[in-house]
Amino acid sequence: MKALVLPPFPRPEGITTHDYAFARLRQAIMVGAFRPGTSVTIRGLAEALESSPTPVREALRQLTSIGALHFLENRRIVVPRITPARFEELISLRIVLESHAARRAVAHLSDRQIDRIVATDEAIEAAILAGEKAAALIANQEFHRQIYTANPDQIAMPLIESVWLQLGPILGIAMEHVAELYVVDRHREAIEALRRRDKDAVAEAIGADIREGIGGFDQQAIAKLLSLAG
Amino acid sequence: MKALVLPPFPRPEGITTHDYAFARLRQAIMVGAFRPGTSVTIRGLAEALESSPTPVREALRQLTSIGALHFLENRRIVVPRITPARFEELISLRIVLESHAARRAVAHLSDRQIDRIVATDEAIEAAILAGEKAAALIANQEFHRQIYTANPDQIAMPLIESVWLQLGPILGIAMEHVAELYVVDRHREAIEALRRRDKDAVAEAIGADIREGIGGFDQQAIAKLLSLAG
DNA sequence: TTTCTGAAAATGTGATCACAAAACAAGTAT
DNA sequence: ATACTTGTTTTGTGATCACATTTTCAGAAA
Repeated sequence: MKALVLPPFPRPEGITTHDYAFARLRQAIMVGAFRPGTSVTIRGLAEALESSPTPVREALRQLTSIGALHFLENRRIVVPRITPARFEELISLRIVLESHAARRAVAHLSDRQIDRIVATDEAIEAAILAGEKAAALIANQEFHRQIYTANPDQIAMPLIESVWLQLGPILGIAMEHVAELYVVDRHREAIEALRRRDKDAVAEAIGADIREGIGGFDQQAIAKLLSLAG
Repeated sequence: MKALVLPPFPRPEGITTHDYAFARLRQAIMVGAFRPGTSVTIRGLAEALESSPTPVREALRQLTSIGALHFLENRRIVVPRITPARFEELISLRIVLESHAARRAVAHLSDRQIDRIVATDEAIEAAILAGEKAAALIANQEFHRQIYTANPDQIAMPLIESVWLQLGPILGIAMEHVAELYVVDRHREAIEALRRRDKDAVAEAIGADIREGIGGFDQQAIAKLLSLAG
């Protein structure tokens, strides 16, 4: 049995073992550290996280209920495989959910918050130019999150993150096989629409950003990526 | 400590204790058996379900990750309270998600499946006329589920059910304080649109159904219901 | 009556263990 | 070579227990 390698993740104090395991596994899946079809074991992860089966099993159960993992009938735990149809379904869900969340966040965004969003966008471009794909990916998620969570009563964020998690494994493959990331400048468009407090334009820009970003992979490209993943 | 009463739920054979606990608690929350603000304990539920803390805790963790329960900082487990703003947010999410899911299901529905959906709609009306509110509620959920899950690659259903779960507690209150349910006949409209395979009309009918059904409660009505809930 | 204090009870957490089912490996038969 | 069988190992499951934190509540003090 090969030793499991997880992306590092500092453990905050006062956090329970379960919460730590959940956060770390979730982060790993979100940035594509696991390949589709990979199977994980409770004891294996418990060892990798230097804890025991109980809290790990709880974390895995939570991850399955948000679609990040699948419990098979055999009781095996696997990273879900992605078909081209499922991929298209996930992208269309992202567009619908995130356009909606963005539209409803506009009225709550202060100028100061928009400044912070601009800073995050600059961090994305810096990471891309530096070739740091994982960092760019995380910063990009942060860009979207900052917009949507401006709405204090917002409910959609956990659902959106569920979709992100389900796209995570294919993201990992894409990152390995794409020579370099390119800047999709719909972010600038979204930011300007935010400054104008133009809800429709914000929603449209976010939708286009998704469509032209990860959503821009066509069926062929996805099929190719998936075949590479075995 | 008062004994916990859960709606009955036959236990299928071969199911794990954890799965049974999860399904039963989820069902209870979905049909409004728990009031907002109610707190539950692991040991209490374990006793009610005649099992031990381990599988119950796993079930509770899963329910929290789909928004059906909240782990407070005190580590107390409670049924989330609902504010009018949160309620409105949930309804708008239902509309967006379910219109989308319905639209994308249309192309996959066979005439036979539509017949079954019609039968479910008739069961709803029968339950309403018989005054069986809980049964009407479950049949109504089944009506929606049958439509959305016709799409074999569909991803949205778990997200939609998460929203349903978050609306569950207020549903329970509403059911107690509403003299009788009335038939919102957008279902007929939806069914006819399904027969015509008219995607836009289906999406519109589903959206209107939600808006005029539970979504029809205005802020005042919600505030009143919530005040009744303490 | 109200507020404070401290002991007792309740509760979440996580490690451990026994058990059953599944997966695996190796050897045998066809 | 392939298919089958059997014994071993791995793995998920769930009950139990010890521990730390929180809650509860009775009794004392103001």
